[in-house]
Amino acid sequence: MAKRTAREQLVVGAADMLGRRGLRATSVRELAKHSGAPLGSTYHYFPGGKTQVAVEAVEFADALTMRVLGDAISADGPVGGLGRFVNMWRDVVVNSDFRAGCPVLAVSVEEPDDDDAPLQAAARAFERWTDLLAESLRMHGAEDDTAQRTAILIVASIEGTVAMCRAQRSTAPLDRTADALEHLVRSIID
Amino acid sequence: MAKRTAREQLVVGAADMLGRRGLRATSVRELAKHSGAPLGSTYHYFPGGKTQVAVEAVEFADALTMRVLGDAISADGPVGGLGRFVNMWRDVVVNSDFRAGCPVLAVSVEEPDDDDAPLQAAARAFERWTDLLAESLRMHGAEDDTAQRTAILIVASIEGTVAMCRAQRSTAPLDRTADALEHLVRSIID
DNA sequence: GTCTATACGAAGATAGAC
DNA sequence: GTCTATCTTCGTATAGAC
Repeated sequence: MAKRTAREQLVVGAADMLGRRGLRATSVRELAKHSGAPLGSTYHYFPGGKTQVAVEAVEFADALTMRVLGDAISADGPVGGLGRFVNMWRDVVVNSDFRAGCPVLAVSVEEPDDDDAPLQAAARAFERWTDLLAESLRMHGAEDDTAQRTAILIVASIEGTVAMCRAQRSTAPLDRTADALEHLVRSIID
Repeated sequence: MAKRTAREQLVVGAADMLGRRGLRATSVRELAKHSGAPLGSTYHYFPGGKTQVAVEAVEFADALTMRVLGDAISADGPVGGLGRFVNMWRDVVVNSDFRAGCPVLAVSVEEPDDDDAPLQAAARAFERWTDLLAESLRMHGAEDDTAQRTAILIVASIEGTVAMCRAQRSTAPLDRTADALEHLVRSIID
């Protein structure tokens, strides 16, 4: 991995903090400290302030998910790929002592104040993920309507399940959802 | 409906604001204003401060959901009942211009500061909802393991889908999830 | 370009007047 | 019991020294 610039470090740190705390609870002060940068540097790199940081953090999480999920599905198909993807989330949740979460979901459950750019970035992420999944399901023989509604169900249920695991401090919900999705996907592809 | 006391009004208002903004973004000041009560009254009724209000708001949402979902399932069975429950959520989301959400999910995606009582209340709510659904599925012929994992999938996917609808300002995700869940539930019961 | 110091408002919470 | 005024801390953001 190439040397990470201070600017990139801020975006990565913001994505982590958004997933843990949510948008409103993530302060620029703490983000700067967390990333080892002075407060002023943040506004130097991101003239748009907190909103700009949030948008780029969501886009970073989007790109990362597209890559990880896309690679897993390409390598192992929808069933195995989804299993690998859920396993990654289980590790994230456990390794953070049930505190880490998805920054895209975090942004989606908060009313925007004045600027809804972060929310729009979240909407684009959800659309890209569902399109990726639906395409894969179609390529493995699922009918178009079935592929679309199943793709939405997969994205929504993984997001919801991660939140349930955090509240219950247990990976049991994620284990069950993984089983349920495996059965479901097997039933709609060749 | 009986006359609602100022205290009850504060709890109901808190549940609404939590679903829209999240826990950290909901200020006691605005809650008091929103409920027509002075700031001091809030601390009179809730000596535990914001945390106590949040716990009671989550418990209120829990009880309301248990009643609405329980009644729907009792009357129409798992398939029809779930359809009615999802329709209720669609109305809530549309009538709030895609701003209202679930207070239980909102609490679950935020790292607790010092007191995790609201998060624990959210965990109890999720457990009660999944138990309610699993029991209904079993009573309609689903095998135990299948009922449990499907119940989790239902709760998680509805929570996640409501968030997706808010981000995308569209009810399409909820429509698709409703279809997917209907197909799925039909396939596992008699 | 980097960072310190600070302005200004709003947060949670409380004291104490009525 | 109800509410106003206020304390302290923390938020976003910026000015300006180096």
